[in-house]
Amino acid sequence: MSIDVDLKEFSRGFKTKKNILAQSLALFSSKGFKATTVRDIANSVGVKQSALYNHFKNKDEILETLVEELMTSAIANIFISKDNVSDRLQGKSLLLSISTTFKLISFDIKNEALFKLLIQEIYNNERVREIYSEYFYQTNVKKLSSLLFEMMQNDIIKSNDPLILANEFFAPLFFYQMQISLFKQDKKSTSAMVSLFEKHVDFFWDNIKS
Amino acid sequence: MSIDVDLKEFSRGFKTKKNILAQSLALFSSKGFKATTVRDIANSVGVKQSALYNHFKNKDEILETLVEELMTSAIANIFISKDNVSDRLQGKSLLLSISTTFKLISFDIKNEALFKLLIQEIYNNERVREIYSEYFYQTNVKKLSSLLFEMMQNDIIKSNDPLILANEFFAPLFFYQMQISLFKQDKKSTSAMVSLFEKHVDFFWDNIKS
DNA sequence: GTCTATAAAGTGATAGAC
DNA sequence: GTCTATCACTTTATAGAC
Repeated sequence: MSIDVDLKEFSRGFKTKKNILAQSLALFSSKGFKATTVRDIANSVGVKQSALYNHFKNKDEILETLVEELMTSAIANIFISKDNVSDRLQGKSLLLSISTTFKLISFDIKNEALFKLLIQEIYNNERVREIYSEYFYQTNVKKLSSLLFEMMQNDIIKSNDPLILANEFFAPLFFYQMQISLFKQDKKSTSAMVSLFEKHVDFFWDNIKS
Repeated sequence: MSIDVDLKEFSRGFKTKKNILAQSLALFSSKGFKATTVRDIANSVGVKQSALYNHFKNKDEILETLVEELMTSAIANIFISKDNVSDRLQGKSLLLSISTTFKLISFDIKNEALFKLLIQEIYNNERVREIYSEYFYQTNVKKLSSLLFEMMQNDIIKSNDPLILANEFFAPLFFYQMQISLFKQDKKSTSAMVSLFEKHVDFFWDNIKS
């Protein structure tokens, strides 16, 4: 009997912690971290603000926890598709698969919120900048340039500086994703913007193919 | 005599107002609007916080004034070069001139601060989003696509959807500019990033030229 | 226009009962 | 773990003397 109650309490507490993180992410990504009060979070969760301090040391620790999630989110893992199909893809198909993974980020609520949090806090929060730079920009550009280099070796694409090509492929994907999140915020149609993901691959591929 | 004093007072007051805007921009762009207190601003200006209220109704009005400056800044006017040389430029030279204007934004302190303010407030401030969307993104992409369309008519470049080309030209410029501002923040070398502005034009031109 | 003083509200965080 | 109550501090903004 007492075990049963303990499990219930444990389960409830666990749920609250997860809920705090979910509501905080929603609030931070739409209002910004500084503009969100611990009372805002508590109200969204449905508890009193003091209850938050049973799960996190302070407001900053909530942000820190969310920021670390950036690393494991789709934003930082555009090369890891669910079924690892991309390993077998070649040339243009591979680029298209990357572009699509990127595009889908905007249509997953959590990933989109993490992206908006990233943009809003990138100038204020050193850790956000670190994760963006290391795990998002550099890792992906390096991975991309080695893939492009391979394609050059196999004469699939023309010889060129792979790092420049990687940047040229990456930059529009990032920009279009930001555009989509902005369009969504103002409830504008995103279809034209979404189609640019595929058109970018077409345009890019035409320029690099042998 | 009394006129002399009045002019002095007027001049001093005018300088204070300009100074408030300058210091606010510096603080907002580095700490964010919400994280900057009116005391922070007053301390930077060298007056007491209550003095600010002789020049602006409240803290929001300071931000609003700065936000309106976005419209007249280089960020929203990349097609208007000082000597209007760009009107006479054709083809690749024209694109290179736009790319260079873009690049120079990052190296002007005020324009860079306005750019950082834009990024940080774009999700929170509707007016910022409006100015970005209308005066920065749309205006420039439309202008670009009509220039590209002209080049197609004159058989300087291959036939293609000019709006897609405009987006493909614009997106990396924006992304590289953001990268440079981030690199600068962490005092990293920006030379590799800066060179991408020219390399982008090369890569882009190779893909569209007849 | 700037200053000192102060009001009025908001904010993060803690103590202790249940 | 959550609640009520409360503290200590910060923040925006105003009033009135100079």
